[in-house]
Amino acid sequence: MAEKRRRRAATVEKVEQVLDATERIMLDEGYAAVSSRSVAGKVGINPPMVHYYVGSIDDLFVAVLRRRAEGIAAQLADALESDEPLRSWWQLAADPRGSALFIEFIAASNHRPALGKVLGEYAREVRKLQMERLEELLPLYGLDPIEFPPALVAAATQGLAFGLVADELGGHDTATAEARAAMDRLIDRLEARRKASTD
Amino acid sequence: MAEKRRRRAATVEKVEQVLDATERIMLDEGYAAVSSRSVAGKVGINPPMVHYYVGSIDDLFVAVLRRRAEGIAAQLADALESDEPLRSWWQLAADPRGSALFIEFIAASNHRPALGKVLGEYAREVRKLQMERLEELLPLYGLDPIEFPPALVAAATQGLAFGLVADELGGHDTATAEARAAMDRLIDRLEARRKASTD
DNA sequence: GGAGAAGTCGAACGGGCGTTTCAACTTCTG
DNA sequence: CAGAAGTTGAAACGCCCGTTCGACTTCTCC
Repeated sequence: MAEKRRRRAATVEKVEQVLDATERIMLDEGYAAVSSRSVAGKVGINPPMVHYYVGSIDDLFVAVLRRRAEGIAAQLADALESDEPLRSWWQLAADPRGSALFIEFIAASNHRPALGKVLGEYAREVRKLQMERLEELLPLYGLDPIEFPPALVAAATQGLAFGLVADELGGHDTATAEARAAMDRLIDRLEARRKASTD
Repeated sequence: MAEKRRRRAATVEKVEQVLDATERIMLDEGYAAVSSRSVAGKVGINPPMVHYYVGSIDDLFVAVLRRRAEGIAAQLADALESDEPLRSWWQLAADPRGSALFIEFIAASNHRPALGKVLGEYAREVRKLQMERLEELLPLYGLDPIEFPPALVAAATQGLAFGLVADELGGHDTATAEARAAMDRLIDRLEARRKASTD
């Protein structure tokens, strides 16, 4: 086995630029617009350099996903340990900036098995994190864990957030503002109940 | 203006075959695998014929969407008028066969504006249908329309269903069976409550 | 049965794609 | 300061794409 040759600092920086450009393209034009040429054009390099930096296009998507997923998982863990876990979690989930990229990843993973595998690992990790914490949390909110088990609450919350963001990004007018307002009020009530019960 | 000459019966049938093949490809390989050549290959015709039959590829996606959307909207209307509206609706929403295609459409619409427009019209129509019916229905289930307004219930139910189907199709193991079971039990309770209240 | 529309075919257009190759160049290291 | 390792540029590979075109066959209707 040949020992690894270390990259120069400038190269490491360029890799970050390539990942940034890829995210940007995914958000602006959809994941299908990502190609070695489009990414290279945005960064100001030649197409083959993209492959030199990150490998195949599959590897590129995986690298972007991993970088983002780590950040979001950390944010989620923080949110679930905050003063108002439900509210913090919801704010994170319902934020278009975070969710928009993942909608693209979900779509892209349908015909990029390598990406799907990584996305699956991440989805399982996030769901596990949510469920474990909800196990302790739900009783504090006055929710019966038999009637509303963590698996259901987690899936419904995330599904609702994704649905709202997807409709809003698509410009579909499906009363998302109304739903968001009602969800905010529901969270108000639940957080108040929790506060009362822990006093 | 020359009056339109009507298409031959065989052609009408071929158009249906083209739409069928497109659906099949979307489900099996993802929407990105749809091309005049792939569709033509599946049907056993030449690529230009696809354009002769349905026009551009955008038109092809729109035609497939419209055909399916009409069917699903009708099924939804039926479900919401059935004996157990909530259960029927949930069964329809949570059925992978129906939802899988729409996940592809949502993804494809991100970079096909023409498709996005039609999808938006359809999403609005479906949401409106759900909300109008829920307005009458929710009180019967013992749900306060102030606490749980139709917009929230509709978005959450649909979001949950899409999330579950997406995870299952992707093969991600995110406790979807647990969530489905809990949802079924919740619907059992709600339908029982409704039955009791209407007696 | 013949005019003309509907349908079919094969070839071709310009273009974008992922990726490889290879030679030239820079930068670091001993 | 030489040579190794890292980096860059240009060109090219084969492939698939949407779509158009013109010539052909088949059908329909008067």
